[in-house]
Formats: sequence, structure tokens, C-alpha cells
Amino acid sequence: MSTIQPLTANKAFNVNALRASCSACSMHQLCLPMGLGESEINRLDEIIGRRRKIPKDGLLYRIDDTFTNLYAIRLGHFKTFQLTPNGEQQITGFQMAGELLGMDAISTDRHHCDAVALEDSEVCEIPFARLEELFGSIPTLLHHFHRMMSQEITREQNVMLLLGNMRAEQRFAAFLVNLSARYAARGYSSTNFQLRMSREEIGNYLGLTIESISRLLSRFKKQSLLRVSNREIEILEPAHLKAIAAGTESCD
Amino acid sequence: MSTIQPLTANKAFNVNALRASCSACSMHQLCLPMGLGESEINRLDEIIGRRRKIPKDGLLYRIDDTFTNLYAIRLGHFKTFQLTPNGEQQITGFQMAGELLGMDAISTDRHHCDAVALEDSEVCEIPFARLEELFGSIPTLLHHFHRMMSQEITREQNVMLLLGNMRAEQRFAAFLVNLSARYAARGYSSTNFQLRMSREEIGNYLGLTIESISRLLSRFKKQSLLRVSNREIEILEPAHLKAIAAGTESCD
DNA sequence: CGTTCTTTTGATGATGCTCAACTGGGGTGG
DNA sequence: CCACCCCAGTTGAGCATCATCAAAAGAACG
Repeated sequence: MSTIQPLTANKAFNVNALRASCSACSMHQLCLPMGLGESEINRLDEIIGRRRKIPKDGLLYRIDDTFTNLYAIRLGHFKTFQLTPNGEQQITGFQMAGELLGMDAISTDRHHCDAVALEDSEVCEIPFARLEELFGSIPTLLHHFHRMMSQEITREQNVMLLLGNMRAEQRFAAFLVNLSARYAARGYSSTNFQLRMSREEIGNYLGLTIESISRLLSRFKKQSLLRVSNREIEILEPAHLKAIAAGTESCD
Repeated sequence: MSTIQPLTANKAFNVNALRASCSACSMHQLCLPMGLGESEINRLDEIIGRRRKIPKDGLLYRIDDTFTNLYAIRLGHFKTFQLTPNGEQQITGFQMAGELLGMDAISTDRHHCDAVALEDSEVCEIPFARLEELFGSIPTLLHHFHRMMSQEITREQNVMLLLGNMRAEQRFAAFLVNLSARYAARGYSSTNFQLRMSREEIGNYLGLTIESISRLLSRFKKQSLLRVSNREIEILEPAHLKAIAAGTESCD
């Protein structure tokens, strides 16, 4: 059998597969459909456009693109970044499956950052105008959407705290603890995971240089807090790492 | 006539005055009612609880208070701050008339920061549950609310950029430029205004120490960018200040 | 297997913090 | 009214943290 044959035979099926189905999505407990009944989920499904694949390093949207869709990450990881007035990038967040992209664009109908896939990824396109129409008849959905926006505000406040108040070691520990918690919430190991972003991207996000990140990794490794191999992380002492993140303890 | 007499005579009027009236509020073009028709504004007015006065240094809400109301600032200035894990405060924002407080609390039904008045201030209490009910029948209101939340996300991203990427001088210039623009949007002078917050609070917000702020003020003063007297600021060279904020130019 | 990009490690230096002393404005009480 | 105090802010000196620069080592890719 050639490889073409099955593709053709299953065309109808594949077109179907391109439509997102929230109920079948493993992320629906974290994402917009959370708390909805079956019929409500179906109504949400109806407005969700297509599922879109974004290859590694692919651009989901770009600063100043007109805003029409929110994007729910189905699979993969993204980074969002702004450009500073003088042209360098500042990463404002790393997003993973179940999280929503594009909420910062609502205010001006233009995107305020670029969103780039850190690995091959998939998103669901959610036409925002139609979503707002749905809100009128599904209060639960509206309320949960507000929670998600509010959560984004909270997340950013935590980053402000991190950037404004913490020393390098504490920032990086907090970063790892945060990743760990988010993977745990998704049913993955909280101690073993792969960094999807480069050292440089981590440094950029944390307001540090790539060299500082590298040195911190070496230090944590030497203290047997972590085992590190390239982008593979194993947290050996979660409690101690949390203590460093909290500023209770330091790693000298 | 005694001073008591009119107060008693006007009791009904005064009770009325305690109810907020959006249409009569000078901030309604910046605040929630933006873009609403008259009858819609009236419906919004109906759900808005009372107008509340908060004296200087008074607490509007505190971390972990249960969330029931958003607050629209009618008059005055506030700061919001979180506590770092080890107990010191990090200011996450300075808010002025027309801005909305409390949106970060929606996600968990508890406030994530303290809000304290920087001077004698007045807020309108907006019961969030009732506001969400209104959204069902006033799509314009809903959409504008989303814009306001989105704007808050954008604002915080700008702070992240500031804290993650900028040197001290640039941060402080950006801070002043930002205040200047916000006063201008409210019809006040963009070049002459009073800082409502202490040097220490500015430093805390910008991730710098009070000494650094003081030195920067002196430097800007010496370069005739500013005239400064205590908390009174006069921006003498707005363009140059913006250039410094943008990182285009420095003030050596 | 060489080329290229990412990461690590080392040496040096600047930015902004810490500590300390001093100034000045505003309020209080003698 | 003046002396005093207290707090916020200013200024200076030394130092720590982290950035910068440089070079080498290690992964990834064709």
C-alpha cells in the first residue's frame, strides 16, 4: 500500500478531525469548557473554527496583527514576546497545553506580542466575536472565561514580583517550581520534564543572561538539587528548591 | 443658618448622593460605562452599590479577603501590592481615577493583593455577580469590560518588559512618561503633576532602591529634564524623557 | 565529519545595592 | 515663637551581584 492511498480514502475523516472537539480534548478540564454540561460543550464546539498545526518556530500571530481569534493550546508549547522600544525581545510568558493565547489583544483589537511555537504544536482557533455572543447564553462559560483572564493577570503579577524582588538564584528556582506545578496539573511528572525553551529564552524571561542561567544550573547540579542533561530536568529535592524559590533558604 | 439644618433638610438628597451615578461621573468615558447609551448607564447605576470613601493609607481590601466587588476609582489614587514569600511587599501597580481595582481576584474568589489609598479617595463598589448578570443583556458593557481586563494584562506586560529589560534610568523615565500620559488622558497637565507615592514606593515598584530613585531624580534635575520640589514634578523636556524611556538616548 | 549553533566556564568590570551620615520640611510641645 | 524631633529624602563610599567579553567544549545537522 502506498502512503497516498489511505490519506485519500480517509479524506472525510481527516476533515472531521480538523474540527476541534472539546469533549474529546484531554485539556478540557483546564481550558474554556471547564464546568460546562454536554450540550453547552457542543455549542462551544460549533463556534470553534479549525484546529491549526504550528510547526516548531512557527508564528501563531505577530505584533499588530488584527485580533480575531483567541487560541487554546491543544498540544505543545509557545512563547510570547514583546519588542522593547529599542528592538530587542522580552519574553512575557511560556504557555502550555490547556492555556489560552491572545487575551492581551482584546483591548485594542491588535496583538501586543508575537506568539511562537517552541515545538510542533496544535491550537484551536476561537473566534472571539462569536465567543462573546455565546457568553450571553452560557453564563458558566462567561464566568470561567473571566477566571482565565484573571488568572493571567495573577500570573503576570507573580512575574512582576519575581523580576522586581528576587535575586537570580531565587528567580530561577521559582521558574522551575512553576513549571513543575504546571506539569503536575496536567498529569505529568512534577520532577522529570524537558525544558522546551533554550537557556537564552529562560534568561530573557527571567531578566538574566544566558551565562547566569548556565551557572545556576551548574550550581544546582553541584548541590544535587537537580540532575540535568541538556534540556532534560530531574528535580531531586523539590522541597529544597521550593524553599529557595520562597527565599527561605539559599543554595551556597 | 446652622450647619446642621441643611444637612438634615437634605437628608434624602444626601442619601441619593451616596449612590454613585455613572452619568454624572467625570470618569465615565474611561471607566465601565464607556460607550453605553443612557438607559444602559442607568441599569449599570442600579447595581452599583455605594460610593465608599477611603482615607489616605486606608485599606480597600486585603490579600485573601473574599472577592465580591470590583472597585472603580472615582477620585484619588491607590497602590496594590503583594507580599513576597518571605514577607516583604512588592507593589504591582498604582491606580488612578477611572481605573478598576480587583480584577485579579476573579480567578480564585479571593483577593491576591492589598489595595491601599495613597490619598483620600473614593471608589464605587461594583458587585461582580450582578455585573456578570448585566453582561447577558448589555453586550457593549461586556465587551468593554473585556477590554479593561485585557488592558490590565497589557499594562502588566509592559511592566515585565520594564523590569526584565531596562536599566534604572530607563525604568524611571518610563515610569514618569507613563504617569504623564495617564494624567493627560484625564485632562490634567502632562508636564506638571504631583507624585502621590513616596520615593520608596516608586523604587519598590520599579525594582530599585529608594537611593537609586533619589539619585536619578537628582541626575534628571541636573540635566534640566525635570524640575522637582518634593513630590511636585515638572517635566521640562518631555521628548528627551521619552527618548530615554525608549532607550534611544541616555542621560549622562 | 565538518559546520554551526548552543551551552559551559573563566576573567573582568559596571550597575545598582548596602550601609552610613547628613539635610530639610512639617508637626509638636514647651 | 522657637527648639526639638521625626520622617522622608539626599548624598557619599565601598561592595556584591550579575553583565560583558572571550574562549572552549559539546550537541545537532546536513
